Amino acid sequence: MDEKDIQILATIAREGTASPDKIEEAIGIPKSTVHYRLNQLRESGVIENDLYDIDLEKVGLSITLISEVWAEFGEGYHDTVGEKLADVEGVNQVYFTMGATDFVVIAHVANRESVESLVEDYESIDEIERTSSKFVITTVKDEPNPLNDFEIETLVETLTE
Amino acid sequence: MDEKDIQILATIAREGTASPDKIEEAIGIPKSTVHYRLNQLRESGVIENDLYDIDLEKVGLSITLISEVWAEFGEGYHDTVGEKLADVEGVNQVYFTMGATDFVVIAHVANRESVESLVEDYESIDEIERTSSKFVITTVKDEPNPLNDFEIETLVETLTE
DNA sequence: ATTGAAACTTGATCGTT
DNA sequence: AACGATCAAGTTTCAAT
Repeated sequence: MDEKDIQILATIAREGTASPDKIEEAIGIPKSTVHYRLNQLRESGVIENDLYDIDLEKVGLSITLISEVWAEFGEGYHDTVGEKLADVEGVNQVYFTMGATDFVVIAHVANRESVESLVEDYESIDEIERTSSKFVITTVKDEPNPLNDFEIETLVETLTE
Repeated sequence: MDEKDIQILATIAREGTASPDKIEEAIGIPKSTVHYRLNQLRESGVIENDLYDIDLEKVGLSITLISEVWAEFGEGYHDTVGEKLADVEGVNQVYFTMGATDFVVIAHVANRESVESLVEDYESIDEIERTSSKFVITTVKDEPNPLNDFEIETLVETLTE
C-alpha cells in the first residue's frame, strides 16, 4: 500500500470504475501497471469486487430505518447477535458500538408492512432486550465508496503517515 | 422495472459485477439483451456507475464513528445543514430523520486526531446545537449493495407487488 | 515492479424478427 | 423489445528492462 496504490484506489472512487484504461487516462500510470497493481490489491483483500451504485428510491426500496438495539451481555454475544441481526432480510449495515447502545442497524425496505416485520424480527432474537428505531426522511448523502469523501492528497498524507 | 430488470439488478448485486457476459452466464439472458437493459437502467437513473468494495481496515480507515446531530429548526435547514455535514471530510452517510434526533452521520477516519477534528467540524456549523457520537467496535456487516440483502424471489415479489 | 506492444476477451453495435 | 452475428474496444498477457 504505497502512494501509487492509494492514487489508484482514489481514482477508482472518483471515476466510479476500475477500468485500467480509464485509470491510465486519469493519472497517467500505464494500464498494464495498473492491472498489475489491481491484482495485488485483490489478492491482499483490499478490494473485493465490482458492484453498482443503485438508486434505492427508483428501485422501490424507499424506506430507510435506523435502529438502536440493546442486547444482553454474554460471551462473544456481539458476534452471534450481530450475525443474527445481519441475517434479517433487508438489513444492510450492522455496527457493534462502544457505550450504552449495543448495535446500530440500518435497513432498507419497500413498505410499512416490511418495517413492522423488520422490528419484529429484531425483537424475536433471544438476546435482544430493547430496540428503538428512527425513520429516515431524507438521505442527504450515501456514498458507497468511502474513499470518495477525501481529496487524493489528504489520503496519501493520512494513509502513508 | 419489470421482473427481468430486477433479475439483472439482483445478479449484479450477487455476482459483484455488471458485466453482460457474467450476467448471461448467471441467468441465461443474452448479453446483448442485458446490455440493452443496462442502458435503460442507466438512463432512468436506477444505476449510476461502477465502483469498488474496499476493505476499510486494510486501507487504513479503521475508525467508524456514528454521530447523532441535533440542529435548530429553520426553513429548509435539513437541506443546508445536511449538505454542510456531508461536506465534512470523512463523512460517508448523512440521514435526516423523523423524531427527536435530526441527523445521523456516519464517518470513516484513520486515527484519533481525525475523530477530534471531525466532531469539531460538526459543532462549528452554525445551526448545530448538540452532537453525540458512538465509536464502532466491530462492523458486523456493511453491504454496499442493498439488493444483496434479499433473495431474488423476494425482490421480484415485493418490488413488482 | 514496470512497461510497450501483442494477443485475446469482452462489451457495444447493427440488422432482423 | 429481444437477440445472434459482427465489430470495436477493452483487458490481460508477455517479454524486456
